Amino acid sequence: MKHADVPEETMQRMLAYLRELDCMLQEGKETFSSQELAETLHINPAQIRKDFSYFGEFGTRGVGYETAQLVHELRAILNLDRTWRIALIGVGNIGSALLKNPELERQGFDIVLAFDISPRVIGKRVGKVIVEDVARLTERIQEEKVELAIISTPVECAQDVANQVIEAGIKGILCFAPCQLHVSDKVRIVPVDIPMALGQLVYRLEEQ
Amino acid sequence: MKHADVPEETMQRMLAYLRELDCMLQEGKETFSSQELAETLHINPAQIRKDFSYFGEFGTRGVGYETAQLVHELRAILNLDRTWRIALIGVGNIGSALLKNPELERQGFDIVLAFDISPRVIGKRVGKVIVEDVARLTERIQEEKVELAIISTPVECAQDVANQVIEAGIKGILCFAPCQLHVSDKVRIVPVDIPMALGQLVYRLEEQ
DNA sequence: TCGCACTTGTGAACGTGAACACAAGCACAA
DNA sequence: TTGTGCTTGTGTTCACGTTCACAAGTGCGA
Repeated sequence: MKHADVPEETMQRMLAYLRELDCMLQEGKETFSSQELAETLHINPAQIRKDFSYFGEFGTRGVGYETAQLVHELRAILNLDRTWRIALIGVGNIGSALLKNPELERQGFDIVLAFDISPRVIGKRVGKVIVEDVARLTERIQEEKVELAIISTPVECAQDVANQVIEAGIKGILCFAPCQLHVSDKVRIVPVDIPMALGQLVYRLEEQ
Repeated sequence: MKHADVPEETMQRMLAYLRELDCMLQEGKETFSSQELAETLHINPAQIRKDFSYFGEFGTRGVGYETAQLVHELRAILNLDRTWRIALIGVGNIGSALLKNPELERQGFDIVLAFDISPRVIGKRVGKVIVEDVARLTERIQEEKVELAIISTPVECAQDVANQVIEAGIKGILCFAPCQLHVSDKVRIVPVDIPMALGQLVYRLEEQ
């Protein structure tokens, strides 16, 4: 089955499955049924089986699935069986937090470059990288064969930076700036908008 | 129209509309059509009109919508026409970043309490608050009439902290720990999972 | 070897959200 | 006053994801 025919919703759930199975594996749970996974994630077991079935037959009837095997399969399906090289632009509060977070590298997301516009941080070491001048962005991204970008600049610079990293050949952007980026549809953008997430939290609150 | 009958997808888009209209307003754009908004957000104009129509008739046929009025209406619909008091637990990298982010308060999200377990940060001032001992969590949340919690602890403590804040009467949690929280369905949880967001970024990447 | 309890994989039925298409309504000019 | 061009609001149609329900297959104990 081509990825293109798989619903976006399924792909999203695949990530959730992987996270949960990783967790099960650490707890030493070697096998699971769609029923069990469904209960912890609060979804329908048939949904899980259908999702898996887009990619193959991973289970054994009457028995269930082998946790370690599924983790391996899911990693491959989701392109998470490799390391991704990332450039981060905007070493402010959130930017620094990400640079100092060892969890990301453990999951295969390696931030190898960091850029800022302010002389106050350029040249400083944050986490394991030295912050560079954003003026050298294109050049350095190409030298270091970086594929993804994280934009953690203020809103005002986000579109500018996006244009630059796309120009440099980046194919995916994780954007923390709470604004709409306008880009070619060849480039994938995933927003992480914290004010909007808080908005989601409250819009049904005072109702029950 | 009761909120309960409105699709979740619509509510999500309402947040996106508000963000974009806020932006338009700052640029001095006093009026807009569903067509225009649809183009910047890459969605169908009929979708926008249908979404609005769940809550009333806000436009003028032949003319369009008044930006300032719509911003006001959307704020009311989304419960964003007030200030929300928030407690943050886990003053690590991400926690500090949030405490130092003035944008949140500007949007009506006021982090009035911060907690940590480590004596190294308890008593320190981060942003505008003094970090307190997580042992006093329940008591302080009730004293300060806090309604929302942000969990930015390591995964290992997240479930524990969730139980505590719910016990203290919190009705919504924004969770940065990349793990599944198990809670009563009276409590709303919105996850902000950065590894998962990066996962979303890459799962369709090397295909075209 | 047989029977039973269990679980997967999947075609078919279902439900719901998205898009279409058009009547209703407004502004402006002739 | 009438006509033209534009935009909203919405009933209807359409598309797609979810759930059901069951055949196929496994393991185990009698």
